[in-house]
Amino acid sequence: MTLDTRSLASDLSLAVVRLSRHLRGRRADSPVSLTQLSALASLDEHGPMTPGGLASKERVQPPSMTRVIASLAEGGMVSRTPHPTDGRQIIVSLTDAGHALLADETSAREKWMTDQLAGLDPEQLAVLRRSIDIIGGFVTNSD
Amino acid sequence: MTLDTRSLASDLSLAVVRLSRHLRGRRADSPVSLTQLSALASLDEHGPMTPGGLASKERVQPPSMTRVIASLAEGGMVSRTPHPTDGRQIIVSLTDAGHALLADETSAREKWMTDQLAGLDPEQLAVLRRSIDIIGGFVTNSD
DNA sequence: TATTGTTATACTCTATAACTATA
DNA sequence: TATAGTTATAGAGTATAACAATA
Repeated sequence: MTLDTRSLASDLSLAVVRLSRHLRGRRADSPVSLTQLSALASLDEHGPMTPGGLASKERVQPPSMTRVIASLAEGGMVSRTPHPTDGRQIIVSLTDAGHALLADETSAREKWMTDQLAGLDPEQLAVLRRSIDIIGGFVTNSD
Repeated sequence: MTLDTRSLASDLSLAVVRLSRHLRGRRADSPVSLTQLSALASLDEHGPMTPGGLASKERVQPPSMTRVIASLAEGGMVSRTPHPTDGRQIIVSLTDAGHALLADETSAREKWMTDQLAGLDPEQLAVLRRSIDIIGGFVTNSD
């Protein structure tokens, strides 16, 4: 581990916490929070799954995910159905409304973010794209 | 604005919120939270400043920064001194303990993060380094 | 007994609104 | 009046501990 890598770890942490603060704060007019949107995106990407599975994908504890699912279900974005063979488990699925919302958010809602990105050149965009893939690797490494 | 850029904005948002969740959760054994650490890092980078200035740098509202500063002052990490000419303002500075803590955190605390980075090749590290600079540009653009 | 999900509870982070002191 | 900071209060997000139902 070089000095450069340690500095990178620290700088990346700070950049991420500051950017996430922005992103959360700028969603006051959205029907779903960033936490909810992230859960919807996981369901869209991986398909229906149990609350425990979703908690694992999103890297939160099960009680936290229970809350997120409850709020999404109340808004009609997800449905909860019994597991076919295991009575302890339930299956969480995106509803049509959930799919529609996700499409809306993905295509039109990230205004501040897209405004920022609009100021970048193609090479900078490529760097960000690659960094997302790398960061995504962190989160799934410990699966 | 191309489709690719919109997708990038969405993906970057989700990657950031998930990574920040990890980073916050993994600091339970640290003497300072990520929010506190970020404020200390700003003071270290930019030098002593007023609570309002720090709130602006960290992109939070003044009352939020009041709280962060109060907790850091209680822990002896920062000091508050009167502004020399304007009685309404105060100057927040890093103490020796604050500097020492920041050095500690930077050099040794980001274990999970550095572990993740250790698995990357130099080219991937360079991509992350550049992405931090780009993201840092977002946050200061609106100064 | 072990596992899955939920409920109860508490803490951190952040915000808006109202207040105080100074310019 | 306007500005800087704080206090009061509230809401979102997350966690741990305890519980209920099922395997």
